[in-house]
Amino acid sequence: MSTIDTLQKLLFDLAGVLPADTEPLFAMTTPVSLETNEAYIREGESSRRLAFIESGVIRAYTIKENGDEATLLLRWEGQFIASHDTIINRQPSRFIYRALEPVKLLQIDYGVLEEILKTHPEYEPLRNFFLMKMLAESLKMLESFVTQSPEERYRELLSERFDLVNRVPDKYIASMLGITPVSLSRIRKRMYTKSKQ
Amino acid sequence: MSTIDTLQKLLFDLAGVLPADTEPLFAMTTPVSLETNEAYIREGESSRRLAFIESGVIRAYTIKENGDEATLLLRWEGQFIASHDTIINRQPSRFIYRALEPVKLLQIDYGVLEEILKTHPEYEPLRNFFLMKMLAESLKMLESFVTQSPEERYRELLSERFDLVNRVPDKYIASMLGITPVSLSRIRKRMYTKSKQ
DNA sequence: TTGCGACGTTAACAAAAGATAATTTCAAGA
DNA sequence: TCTTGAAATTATCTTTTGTTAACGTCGCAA
Repeated sequence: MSTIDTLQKLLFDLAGVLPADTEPLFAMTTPVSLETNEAYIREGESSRRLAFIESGVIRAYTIKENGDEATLLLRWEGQFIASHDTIINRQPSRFIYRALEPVKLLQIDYGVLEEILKTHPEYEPLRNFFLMKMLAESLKMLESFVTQSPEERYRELLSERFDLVNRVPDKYIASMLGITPVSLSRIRKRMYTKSKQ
Repeated sequence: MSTIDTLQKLLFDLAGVLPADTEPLFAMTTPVSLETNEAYIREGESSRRLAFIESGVIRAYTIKENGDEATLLLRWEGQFIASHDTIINRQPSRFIYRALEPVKLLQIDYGVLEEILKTHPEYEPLRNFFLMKMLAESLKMLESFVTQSPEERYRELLSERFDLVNRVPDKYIASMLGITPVSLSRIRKRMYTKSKQ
């Protein structure tokens, strides 16, 4: 099933919009391809991009004061990704979005989407769905930070997203868990030696 | 300015809806008062509540497997609060929302709001605003967990929300920062002795 | 006034994480 | 095939946090 098919089905399920009636929306979308390690959104960039990932993994990260990188989140095929600083806070992005693998996505400018929604309110549930999804995921991660130790967070990530952990370098996983790569390596060792007993 | 005035102004600023045209919305809202320590939403509850806090502070927390509490977030006057498990995930709430002070809020059932939005799409920007706000805040907290140490998170909280820190018992602040009350006490001591040098 | 209980602080020790550097592993490119 | 460089592991040491328990403080109620 193509990306547009997927999104048309989503729009039908959410709002009963027939695929034939989605032309005004998809006419304004652009397919984008990214190579491995290519930046999708750069620091300081002001474009407001919302995209649906068809394939590949994107990492959103920021540069800390000391120069280190901190990974905020990872997004992969079947998910939406958005330059949240520009869309929500209307400020130049402090985050960099970069492809970890070859990525294909379907993109729309958020400002254009807002214009379309003014004349086509029937698409509104789609925006709502996207915001709810992002919020649910953010809250879930936040919950894991206040309820779990780094080791518990890693174990949960392994059990829920084993495929993802195997596709993404450990150092990015570590930083998303809020720890250093050295610590993650020690956690892995602890887990391995414990399970062997 | 009353709560309804505040929200009417918000709706006008967001969507150009005149205060006189907000009757269908506010007819479905209910003012609620909570005493100190009273639960607003209990664990396992399924009601889908969205509310605007007129005064007071509410704490959202969950009970960990070991029985300890973990505070996810604090909300105070001028903010929206929502039973996110029931609204977003459509599952009984794993979280408890409890007043830390006497609280006054204006409440609406989320299902009722959805019905109103079907016939009054002009209110839609309000839902959108609320979701954006919550998402912005969640992402900001998430960012602090991946970029900052507990001490840095506490310093930032002090500088941005000094009033809040002084209204809320330290143990809840600690748990929101992802650390124990003992650790927060040590951080405070470190900060104090450092600044005296 | 006294006593109780919750809260914050302190102490002592164990466990985990950070910082730094050396070493190993491994895949991509010359 | 060989080389190079990034990633992961390991080691060492320091710092921070967790755990548990004791202690002091303060407000509230008996």
